[in-house]
Amino acid sequence: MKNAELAEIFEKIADALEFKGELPFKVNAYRKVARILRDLPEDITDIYRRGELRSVPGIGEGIAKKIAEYIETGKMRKYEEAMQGVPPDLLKLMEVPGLGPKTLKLVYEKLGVKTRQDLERVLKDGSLEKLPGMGKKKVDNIKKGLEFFDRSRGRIPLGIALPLVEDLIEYLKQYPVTNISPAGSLRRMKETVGDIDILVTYENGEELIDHFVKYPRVERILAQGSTKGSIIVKGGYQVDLRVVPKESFGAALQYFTGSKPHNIKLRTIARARGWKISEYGVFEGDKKIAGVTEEEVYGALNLPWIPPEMREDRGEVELAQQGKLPQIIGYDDLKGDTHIHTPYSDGVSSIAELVAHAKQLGYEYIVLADHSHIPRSDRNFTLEMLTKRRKECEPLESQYNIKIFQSLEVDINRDGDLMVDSKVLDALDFAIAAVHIFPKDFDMTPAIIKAIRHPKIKILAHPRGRLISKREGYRVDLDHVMQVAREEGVILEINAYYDRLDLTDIDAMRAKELGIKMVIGSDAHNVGMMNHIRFGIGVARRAWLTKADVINTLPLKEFTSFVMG
DNA sequence: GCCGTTTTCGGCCCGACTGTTTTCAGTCG
Repeated sequence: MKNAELAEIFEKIADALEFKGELPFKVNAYRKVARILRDLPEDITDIYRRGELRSVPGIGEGIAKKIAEYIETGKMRKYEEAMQGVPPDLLKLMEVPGLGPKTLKLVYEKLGVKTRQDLERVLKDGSLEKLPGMGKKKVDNIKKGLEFFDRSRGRIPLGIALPLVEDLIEYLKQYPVTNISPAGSLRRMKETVGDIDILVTYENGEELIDHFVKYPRVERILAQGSTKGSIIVKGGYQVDLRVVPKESFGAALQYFTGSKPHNIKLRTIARARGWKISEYGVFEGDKKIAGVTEEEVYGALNLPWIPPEMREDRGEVELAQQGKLPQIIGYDDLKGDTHIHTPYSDGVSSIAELVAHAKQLGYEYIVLADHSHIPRSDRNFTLEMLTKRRKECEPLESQYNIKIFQSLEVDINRDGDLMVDSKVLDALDFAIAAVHIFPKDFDMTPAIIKAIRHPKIKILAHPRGRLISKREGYRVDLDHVMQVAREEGVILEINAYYDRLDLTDIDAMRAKELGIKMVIGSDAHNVGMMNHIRFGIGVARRAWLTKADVINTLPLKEFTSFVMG
């Protein structure tokens, strides 16, 4: 899979060309193709072999040739050419807020700045300030940008950002606000978000923003006006509140939700009709023709409302134009949770608590998926434990009228062996396989394939093994795994724990394309974590999955025959 | 470099803010 590799190369070409002052439209074309490659669910090499590169929108004659060259030779002349005369360390500095390509070029040409250290020197000794077009404030701004760049490189995990926003919205609702909603990548349920945007309508903006900056978890106030407030809350996360008029709330919400490429696509459509879209509305000349609601904005372009999770310009606008937008899975569509830990391994909530909460969530069934080897111990899950766990479940099943499946999350070792006693395995309703321990730089593909060929394995949990904040996954050829999963009828999990979210949205899109079924499991280790399931549903919605793609939307009877049939 | 109810050339998303300017460039979201 060369998609990410190629995306990286085109991104760097774009940076280098921008630095050199190449035509912005050309730079943009490279950036666009980089994004398209990152989002592409199919292996670009396969598309190339079929001779269909040109059918991918955004790939034209020139870029198709460059991709072909890279696939065939492992090199790209254009890349090497673009990087000529560009100090590589300098390109990294393009991410510093306040420092763009023009300024970088200026300091490079006039002051010979090639590295971060050089930059700090010219900021300090006043030589940058003396250049034409520069001044004290600009220099200060870049200094601050550099600090920010060092300090907060990290993005906020969705699982932190969403509860924070919900708490803030509750807090703001102490005033009689209307139309309050999160926006930005948070509303699109991206796995991490940069900063947090909230939009609201309220007649007295000043009053509400004054209340906003007094939020108990505020660490620092960045800005406080009558239409916008900006705070840093504990943990270092930035939250912006925008007070927008009722008559343009829809346009503002659409605008601030993005994504940027999605919005550009909409504006291009509007432009073709001689109209214009901004955060204030859809305009025909000076006449506003839409803006109160998002439905109105999309409707003005003859489009149905598009769910925020789909707004990434991955073809959703075109589908909407054809009236073929899929009916994606909803947040209330799951009938059960397929991945729950109990005190029999490393869970902390009792089975009774878990079941009671499952019932509250409206589930018809849950799957107990304790570890086959109890983490941080030398104990294995034994037949006696399984018998005891099952006995504990029986009265709860009838009391709550819920089915509890007896399963385990069985470890796959590096040789592809299932790390569980075969008598235990035989006694399970069905088994879930997963990798938890893996040697560094070791290709786990053969091991995983061997494991999922075992007839008792119905689900492969968190197939990449990544932890968003801590580590990359193990080395694996997921495409190969997916082919075998399809052959064997093995279900792939979308693990909803916010530091995993594994499969990713792109992976899930790919799996769907191959006709592979998926489940969404919370991986809960306590009752509260069962609510993480919505992050997994967010991934599924970003992957355009429908109920038919996700097995635990099925009622108990159909689910049972799927996993035990 | 891409692309076409502006179709093979001539366009390419929009508005705000900031700081440096004397009419605007650079950066950001």
